[in-house]
Amino acid sequence: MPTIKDVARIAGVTPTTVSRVINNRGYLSQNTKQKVYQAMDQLNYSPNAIARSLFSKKSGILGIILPDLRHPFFAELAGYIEFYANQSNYKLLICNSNHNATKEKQFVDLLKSNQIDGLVMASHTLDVDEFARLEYPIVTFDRIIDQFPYVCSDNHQGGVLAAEKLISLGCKKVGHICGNLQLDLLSNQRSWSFIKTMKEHGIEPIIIQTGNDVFDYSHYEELITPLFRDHPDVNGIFTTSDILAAYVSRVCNNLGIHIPKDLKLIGYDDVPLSTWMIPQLSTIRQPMREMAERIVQLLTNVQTRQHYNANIFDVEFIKRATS
Amino acid sequence: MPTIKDVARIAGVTPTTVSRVINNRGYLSQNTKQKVYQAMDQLNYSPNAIARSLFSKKSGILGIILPDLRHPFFAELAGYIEFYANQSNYKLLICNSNHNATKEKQFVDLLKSNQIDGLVMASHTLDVDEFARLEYPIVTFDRIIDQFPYVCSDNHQGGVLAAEKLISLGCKKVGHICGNLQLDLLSNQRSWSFIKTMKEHGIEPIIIQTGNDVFDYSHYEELITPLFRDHPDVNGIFTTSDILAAYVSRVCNNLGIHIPKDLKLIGYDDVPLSTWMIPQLSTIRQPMREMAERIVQLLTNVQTRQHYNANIFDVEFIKRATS
DNA sequence: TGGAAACTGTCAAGCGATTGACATTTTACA
DNA sequence: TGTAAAATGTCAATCGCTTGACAGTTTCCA
Repeated sequence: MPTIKDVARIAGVTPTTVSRVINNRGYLSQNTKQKVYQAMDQLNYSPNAIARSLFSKKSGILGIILPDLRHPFFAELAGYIEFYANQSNYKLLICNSNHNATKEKQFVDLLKSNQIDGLVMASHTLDVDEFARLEYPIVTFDRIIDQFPYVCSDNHQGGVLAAEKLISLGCKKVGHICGNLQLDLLSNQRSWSFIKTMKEHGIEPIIIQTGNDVFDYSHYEELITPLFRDHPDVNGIFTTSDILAAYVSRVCNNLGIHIPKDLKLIGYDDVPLSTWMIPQLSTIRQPMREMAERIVQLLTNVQTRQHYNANIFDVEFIKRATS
Repeated sequence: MPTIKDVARIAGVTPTTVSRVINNRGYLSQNTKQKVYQAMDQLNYSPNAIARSLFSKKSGILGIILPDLRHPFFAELAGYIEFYANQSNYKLLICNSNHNATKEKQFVDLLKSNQIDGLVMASHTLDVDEFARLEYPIVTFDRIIDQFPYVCSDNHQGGVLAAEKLISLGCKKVGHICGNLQLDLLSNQRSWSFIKTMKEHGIEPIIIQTGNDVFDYSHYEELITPLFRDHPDVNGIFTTSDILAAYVSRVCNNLGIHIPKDLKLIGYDDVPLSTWMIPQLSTIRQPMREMAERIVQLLTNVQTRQHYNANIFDVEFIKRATS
């Protein structure tokens, strides 16, 4: 790989001048610029970002630790974050923790070593104090850790919205399918608010938790089927993700339960899947694009970071065919 | 951030010694090691990977340029690549080109600047010669560029398999929905082989192309619906992706066409979506995990790179409910 | 007891770029 | 013609870490 010295030699100037051209500082004649550009072109030179980073102490890289890139929600989130990061000249390093605390810890160290300029923490198995000693900006997603700014959808509103919809649709016996309510995740507020609202209307929801392996879909079907065996009169279900809803839809199909005639179904997220399903899924939409934009702002812009600690985004009920 | 000097000072040794401890070279007494580890711990030190990269000329980063992380196929692929890269101590930098040649070019430059140790090229809008001058290992996905090793599924076999299945199911009038057949992509071989096999059986498939904006799903429905208007007797369809198949399934649902009774449907990829659909999709499975593993090997292992230029993976017909 | 082998540690150059301080030459214009 | 501004260049330090060369101290055994 050619270095700045090679360029300088070819262009007949000093490395300092080449650096000046690259960074456009100081006085430079058209002629000099021309020569330098030409030499860079001739050598197919591009400045070594590593060396620049060493000096500038900025890597221009943001990191994200998430549970699983293959989950549509996180793929979508990561996709948008990459988009906005890119707009601000940042690159995105993606780390799949697979919900594994050890890997998560390793990634935190790895990203620290790599001098990333900011971290999005969207996987939450680590103890809180692991983060206390990190030096770079951190934004957490769907969880509050220490004083770090966090981003989430208005989970409370989402739970209430889902409950009210099901009630207004006349559901008397409702089920709720969610992840692990023991975890200290903001997204669990969806469930709490849903349950609370239901209770206020005199309905005691039947709750099914997927447990810790939220991302292992293989057991979803066996988990959901008994709900309908034990409670054949269930006529409304709210799930905390669209994928869970897809499985409900499938189980109902197996059992001959017609949606929306026999059962109203509401998901959460509004990932593309919700429109690919048949019938198309009614869901609570998280404004992913806006959330991703804010996440990048929080990491790259000190003012934003200082002004917004709690970044709670309104959700919206999207009516499709399952309700 | 503490540096190696700080650690040396606290431990009462020289930076060289600390470096030796970190890299475990030369003779070191237990006592010295102990002191150094303790100092590192006390300072919460982790070596600056940027500085190490500058010296070693290795960044430990692989890059991938893909059209859209939000597409399940690429999310899955990237997820697996990240997994295997990680196993070999590499990180993964993800770049979404959004099918935009300018962005693609920018990413190529950007990744070059960042001294990545290898590139997976899975987005193909650039002219071939743009790649000629890149210094790091490159693997292309689903396209042949110059002499670079490439990875793909056996698209020919996939097309034949799909055709034979439909024929054996008794389909007489078949449709085929694909991307843009003008592009020089290996994945288009699926279509060519499908069409050829069909013709050999005296069937002239009706072909619908999504055009260049393959990733803009919004027009899929209007694209597919006319097929059934113009050819009500179509009773078999092969699509080049599972997502396309999901749209076919939806359109059929709209039009009251029953799958698999009235129409047999076969997709391609076998992404999780295919099991979330109702009815579950029969599809041609690409061995994504194995392909990702090979991709990482090709980039990180010279021997592999020298031995395997064409990396074509067998596909498999997965029978589910749509056939 | 002498000297090689086994340890332990220091020094300084270098990776590729940036930048402040300073010097010299050219250009422009009053 | 004189002088300030513009243009170009030199030099050396710096970012944090690695490593070959070298030096000093122990250990051990013939």
